[in-house]
Amino acid sequence: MPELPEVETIARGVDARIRGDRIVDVWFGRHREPFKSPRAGQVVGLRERQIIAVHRTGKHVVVELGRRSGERAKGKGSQEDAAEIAAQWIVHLGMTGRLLVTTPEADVAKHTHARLTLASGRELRFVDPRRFGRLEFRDLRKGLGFAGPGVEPLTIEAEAFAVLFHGRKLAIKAALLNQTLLSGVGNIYADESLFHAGIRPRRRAGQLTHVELEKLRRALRKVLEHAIRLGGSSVSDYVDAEGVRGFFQLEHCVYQRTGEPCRRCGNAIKRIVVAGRSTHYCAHCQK
DNA sequence: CATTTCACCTGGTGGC
DNA sequence: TGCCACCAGGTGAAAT
Repeated sequence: MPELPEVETIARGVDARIRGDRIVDVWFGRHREPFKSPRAGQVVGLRERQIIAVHRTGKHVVVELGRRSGERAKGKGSQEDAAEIAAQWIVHLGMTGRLLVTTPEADVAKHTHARLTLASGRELRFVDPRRFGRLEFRDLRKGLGFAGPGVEPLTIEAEAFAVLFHGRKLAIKAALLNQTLLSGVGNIYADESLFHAGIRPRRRAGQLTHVELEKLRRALRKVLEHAIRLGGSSVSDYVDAEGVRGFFQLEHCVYQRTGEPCRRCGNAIKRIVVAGRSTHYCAHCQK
């Protein structure tokens, strides 16, 4: 169920553990759901590749992979470069996906869909009960690297942010959840950032003033950065690569606080449905 | 095209 | 304890 801060936490944790390791074997469960690119191509493509780095793009974990032994470097006469990225494994965690680095003896959790055996002897496992997650393999000799569907909310500038919402009639909350506009914002951080910006979730995106949009952009960035520092939120079963829970949920101002007093004014937090999602706000603090 | 709704899944919770 | 309705951090296809 992870959003940007949770995925960032997971990617950092996995990177710290498996960077420089090598994939020696690949196992996938029987479900067909998790494969965004063909399963057989993933099995073959992942094997015998070095893991150069693991990072986050939007809500996706991107595993950067090197050349396979025997594969030639791109371009004639290019120098031998062990860190050249030749392929990517892209993991979307959906609502309940987890990436775990374990020993091979560790109990295999129910709903484990992938197990990558590493040269160090450990395993990278993908576990996802609801099966909304997706796995994709990209060979960069055959196509482009993964860029994410929209713009990164942590780095977008004021003007570009305003342009995203210009002329749009849908609710600002719905616009924040649209991954082709901004990548990485989900239900928690949409609600939290709208609270900190003092904007009601049903306001039409295109009707917000430049001042309001700039407040929103800054609130969003601040909330995401703060959540990353705390290791993300863990409302129910989210656990990062280390098995440690995030602590940002303790600082939620509105998300899943229906009926509880607003931390700023004391009025009860309201719950409505916007874009088919539970939406929480303070009617006094948000206009 | 822009926007809305709903299906896709399993599991946890709370009411009766 | 069981049964049931409802809820959940996300998409992406179909309908409007």
